[in-house]
Amino acid sequence: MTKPRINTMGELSVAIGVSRPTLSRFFQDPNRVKAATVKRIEAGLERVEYVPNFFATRLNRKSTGIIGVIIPYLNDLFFTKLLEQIEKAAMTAGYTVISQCSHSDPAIEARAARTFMSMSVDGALVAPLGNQSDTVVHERLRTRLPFVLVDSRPKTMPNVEYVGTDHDQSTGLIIDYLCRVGAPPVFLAMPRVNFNAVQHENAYCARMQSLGFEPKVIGTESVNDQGHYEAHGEAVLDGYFSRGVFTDRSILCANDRVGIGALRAAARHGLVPGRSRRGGLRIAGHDDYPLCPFTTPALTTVAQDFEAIGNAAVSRLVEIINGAVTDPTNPQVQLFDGVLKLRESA
Amino acid sequence: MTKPRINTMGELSVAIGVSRPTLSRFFQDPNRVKAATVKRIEAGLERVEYVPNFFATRLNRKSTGIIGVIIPYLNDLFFTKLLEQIEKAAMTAGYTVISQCSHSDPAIEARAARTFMSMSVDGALVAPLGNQSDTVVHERLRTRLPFVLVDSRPKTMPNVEYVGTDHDQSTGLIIDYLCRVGAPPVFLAMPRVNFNAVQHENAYCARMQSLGFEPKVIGTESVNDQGHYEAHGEAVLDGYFSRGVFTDRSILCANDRVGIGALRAAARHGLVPGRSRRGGLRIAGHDDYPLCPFTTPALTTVAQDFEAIGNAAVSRLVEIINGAVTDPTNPQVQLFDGVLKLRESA
DNA sequence: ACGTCAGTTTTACACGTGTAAAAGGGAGGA
DNA sequence: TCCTCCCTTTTACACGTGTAAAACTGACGT
Repeated sequence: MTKPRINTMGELSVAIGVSRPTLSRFFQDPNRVKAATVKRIEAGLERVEYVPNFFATRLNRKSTGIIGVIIPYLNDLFFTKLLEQIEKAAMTAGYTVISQCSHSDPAIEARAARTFMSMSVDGALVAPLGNQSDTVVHERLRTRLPFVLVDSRPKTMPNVEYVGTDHDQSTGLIIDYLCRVGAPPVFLAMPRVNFNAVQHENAYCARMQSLGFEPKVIGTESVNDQGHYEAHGEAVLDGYFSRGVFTDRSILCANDRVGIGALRAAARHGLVPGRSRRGGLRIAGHDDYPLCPFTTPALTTVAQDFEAIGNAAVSRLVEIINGAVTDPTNPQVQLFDGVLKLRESA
Repeated sequence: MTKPRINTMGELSVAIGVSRPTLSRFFQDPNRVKAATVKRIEAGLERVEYVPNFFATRLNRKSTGIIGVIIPYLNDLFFTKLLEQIEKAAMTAGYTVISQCSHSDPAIEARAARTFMSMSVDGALVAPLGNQSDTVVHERLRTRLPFVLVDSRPKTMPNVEYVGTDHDQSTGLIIDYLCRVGAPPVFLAMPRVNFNAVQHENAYCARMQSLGFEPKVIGTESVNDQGHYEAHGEAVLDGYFSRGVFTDRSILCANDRVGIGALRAAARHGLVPGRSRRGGLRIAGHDDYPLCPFTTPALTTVAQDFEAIGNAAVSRLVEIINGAVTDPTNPQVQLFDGVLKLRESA
């Protein structure tokens, strides 16, 4: 019933009467072997069970065919969607993806980087942890192998290839909309755990000033557990609403998860944000978190183009792997536009 | 500035004057080397940059120290939380986790399984895709290496070790509550993509009958894109609510993501589910999806014990890796109780 | 001075495959 | 029949480390 198990290519070669190097070539690319031989090998593989040893194949190749990916959190659909897209793009490009999660811990992030170096991955795609990331680790990664940063870029490493969203554009888009339809927005920030947080904040302030409005940022003071954005948004706004503050303002949230918390705070205080209510409370987010269409009211936001970012990151990395020259003093930066998603909350 | 890079243990051994086998032992466990020598090695490592080659170390070890984990979806916080817990537990136990996602595709799931076999992982933890999973692949995995199923267990493989939630208990818990406080619930199912879906449904029917009520299951008919549970829940209930049906009933959703869609459908029809409204609409879910506290109204649900499940799965797998005997005719099954989370929606 | 012993080095081989160069084999054309 | 050419096989070596057994080293106690 169960096929006989064969462990090495050598045994396999005697079992089906083809030389071992021919098998080696077959498993790397069947086109490098005569069609008739391919048939014979495939027929042989029907009769026995054999999988080439992953480590042995990688040990002595010039290219491992592996792309390493590091994401900061696993409990955030933003990053899992990004990872999903990256995995699909990499698979299409013929690469195997090994993904690691930093779990909010710089030590784990550093360990993952070391693992990638020790695996001689062909390249690495990293969504950094944020302020606490060990810059030295990233720097070592950059100098040793093809390396592209995704989603957020530390100011401390301006010499790295980068793919992400144009936050000036995307934040500007939603601010313009909010200002056009009603009062200029307050910015509900998130704890400054990563560079996007600061970048968002800065983009908001710049745009407000260029429009001639006074920027107003709230929510930076709260020291929250990492990653609990919803709780943060709710707690901050609950505080203001309790004092009757901002109950009739536009509130732009740093991201949708903060926005979901904001919606919750509004509901708790009997407030219903929405663009239909003139002069009333309006709440908007950023990212187009997958759950936005299902909140009550549905959250108006700016969509990041996960798909484009994932694809661009992979294809740029593959370019570099294939020998594209990168200039550390002038790295390629690809920024994608956000798209306004008008729903109910603003 | 940058330390000289050393690629092999051999070079390292001449660089710091310690024999290569001693270095080998050092990198596996410093305790196997004299303290004075450890100091000398560590001092040497300060001066040069060296990481042992991942593949070479794994190639010839009796144990690779790797646990392979397969989860079905990445865009579902349920599975990412589970994976997070598994990774932490495995790390504590001294194992490296390689995780792969099936992306709703049995072919990818099978490929991941093959990868694990070719990596000679010490053991595998699998949350199966569901009905479409290739049972043959799982069976081959089971016979070749320590193997524990998590979250959902195909009826077609009753001979596998399993860790999950006791759905009879958890579903019973919420049904009892709903019946105690109001009318017996209708069950809003999800498309039957995995075994838990069916299991939930069966648990619901059994409990209802034992309580003397007529079970009523809706939502199985809809053929939805996989993984879009919220949209499914919303679409199904929107259909009923449009016809004025079930607007005053208790609705038990197969999981919280379906429940979030259900809440959305209610809001769209101006309905506010909640336990405070006597005889009115009530909506409950299952799992304790992280966003439940932040929906409007907050979703009442039954919490699965992610942490316990993740820990138990890892520690059981490690037991088997360390030689615990498993009896295929009587595999160990660990079921954890759900905990009622009373919030606002029911 | 001798034996003992623990820690270390040496030696030798193994892991399973990649790869390059040389040698072999069969089909086709002259 | 012979030559040519394309595949394939053979041969030989390489990848970087694990591991077991034997030989070695130095400190210690008698």
